[in-house]
Amino acid sequence: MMKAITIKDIAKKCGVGISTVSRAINNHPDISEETKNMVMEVIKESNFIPNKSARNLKLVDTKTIAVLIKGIDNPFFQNMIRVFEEEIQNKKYTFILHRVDTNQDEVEVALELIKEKRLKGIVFLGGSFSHQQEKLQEITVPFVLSTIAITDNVDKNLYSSVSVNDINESKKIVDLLLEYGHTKIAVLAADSSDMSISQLRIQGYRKSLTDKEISINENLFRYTCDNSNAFTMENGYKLMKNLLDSNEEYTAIYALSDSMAVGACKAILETGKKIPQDYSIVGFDGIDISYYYNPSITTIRQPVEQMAKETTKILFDLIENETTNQHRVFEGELIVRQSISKIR
Amino acid sequence: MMKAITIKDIAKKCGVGISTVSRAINNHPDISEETKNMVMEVIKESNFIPNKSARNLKLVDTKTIAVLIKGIDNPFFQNMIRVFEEEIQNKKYTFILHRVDTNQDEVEVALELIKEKRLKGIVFLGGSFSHQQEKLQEITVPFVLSTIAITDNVDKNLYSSVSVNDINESKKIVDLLLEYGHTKIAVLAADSSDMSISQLRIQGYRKSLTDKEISINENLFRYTCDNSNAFTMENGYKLMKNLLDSNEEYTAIYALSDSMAVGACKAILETGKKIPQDYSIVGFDGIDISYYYNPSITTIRQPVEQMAKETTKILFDLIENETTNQHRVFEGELIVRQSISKIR
DNA sequence: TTGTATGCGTTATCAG
DNA sequence: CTGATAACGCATACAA
Repeated sequence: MMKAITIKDIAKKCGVGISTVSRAINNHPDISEETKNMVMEVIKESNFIPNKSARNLKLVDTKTIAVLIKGIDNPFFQNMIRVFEEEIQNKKYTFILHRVDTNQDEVEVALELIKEKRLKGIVFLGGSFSHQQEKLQEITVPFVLSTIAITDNVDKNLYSSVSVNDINESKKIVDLLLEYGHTKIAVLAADSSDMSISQLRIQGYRKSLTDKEISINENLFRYTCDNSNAFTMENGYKLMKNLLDSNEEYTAIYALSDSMAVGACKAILETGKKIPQDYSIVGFDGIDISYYYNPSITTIRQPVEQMAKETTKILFDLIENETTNQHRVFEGELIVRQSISKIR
Repeated sequence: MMKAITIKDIAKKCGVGISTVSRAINNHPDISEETKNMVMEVIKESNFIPNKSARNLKLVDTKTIAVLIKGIDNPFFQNMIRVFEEEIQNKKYTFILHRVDTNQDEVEVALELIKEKRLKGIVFLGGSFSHQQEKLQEITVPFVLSTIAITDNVDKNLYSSVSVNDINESKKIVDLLLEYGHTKIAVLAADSSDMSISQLRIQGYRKSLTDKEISINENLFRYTCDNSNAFTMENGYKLMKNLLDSNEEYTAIYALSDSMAVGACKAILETGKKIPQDYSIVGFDGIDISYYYNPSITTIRQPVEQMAKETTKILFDLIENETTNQHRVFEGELIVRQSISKIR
């Protein structure tokens, strides 16, 4: 492979100094239009592309922000990503979307990225967040946890966050099922031991029933074994199959995500049963498919666009105005749709 | 912000040379277990993280491969991404997923990334691909176009590709509708002028009807204005609404993607009409939701997992064995499901 | 306005 | 086995 072309080569070709080329590229003020155009012309001809590693190494002040996303295939994040990109580009910052693997430590990844890209700020998106406070303190730039369940007892002054109150919202939708007369409500959940959003939503479920003094049947819980794809349609389908094969009695199903709800619907419909006549079913998140599915699915909609906007707002406040860390909790919206009916 | 810790600081702390530290990090053979452990210990204590920019700048031989994906929110790519990651990590290469914006030039991005990360190979995923041959030749590392419509007349020896024959597969599914007795088939498409997959699938449609000497009603085509989200549920919904509001006659709808088909179903169901009794509908791609939707949607399934595997296989052949460029065309699988019925 | 020289944090080459 | 030292490609303070 032929050696790559550098800024030096361009300088030689132009018969100018190396710094003049650099100035042309970064349209620095201290350069005449004339030489600048000349240099740029040569650059174009030569198909020269500056090496970003070299640049990042040298630079102190790069205006770039990274969004670290755990579970990039989760449709819940799709609309958020779009907003992040818009907002960050509006602020003339460079936007980096970085996928982090399920079994990867997001803080570790963040630390690397900060050094490599000289990040100005970070958004952590998705996943549960159980890290040593000590580790968190190593992050030297502002960061916001967006739609993340923080289960550890870390000092709230060390990070910012944007989320819904999963317990309360969960309670809302279970309350609705109770209003509709359902008392035997099965739950399709993620890993039982998982310190995650799944746990919080289950807590909401328990609270709802307990408040109404309805006894909880632990046999109505279906937990996921392989936790990596817990919130998928496929998993919802499997868990529902399992439930259908049991002899438990229930009139409603609470899937802890809309995707799971869709899978569950499929499993039910396959048996010839009807929704909501035979079973009522609800989801959580309010992703697009909950509206488009047939029947449309009753759910708690998280205001993802607003949440994404608020996330960036807090982040830029932190970066530009050096404000203190903030924690913003959004209200979910209970959307009643076709997938539920009252018990007669 | 306190100055970041470097390899130099570690060396000082350990009382060893700077290169010894480097050797410890990259577990180079030329270092004693003893000193290595000592150094690593200090590194851990100090929370030192090597700067990747510096490393990439220096390195000549980085075993890393990037997947450049256009339209990361397209569910069609979800399963492919998983396979790419697995296959690339199996080969002990580093996997980079890089999202490229709709209005970004993927080749430009690739060129930058090659320099920055010293890439060994590239996978281009999604989008249409209309680039100057000259530009393509600037890419100095092997690359494979995966599920991309190549519309330009570039020399096939310059790139590798993995895809289905969109024209033929499209014809297959339209043929099926014809077999079922449908002749008035509406089409929900992307941009009319777009040199993309949408065009190819439309060609298949035309061919199918023309072969059977059925006249084509141009009024049954619905094209997308905003091309950025052409293949989404939302767009399918809009286009179908528009179609329903027209006075055209049709008994079947061909949505050029499964997501669009879902949106179209919703629009139809909202009017109180039934699928497939009132309208038959088919999609394309074979993504998960086509199975889970109610009714399940007849579609052409692209063997995405195999295609992703073949993509990496070709890429590694190119990298490791320096084989010549290959072009692999997969067969789609026609899956007949609930969304269609025969005209009586 | 322009060019020269230095250093960003690493790895690799070469002596020791 | 270990330690200086020279690159890697670029941006910038400083000199011209």
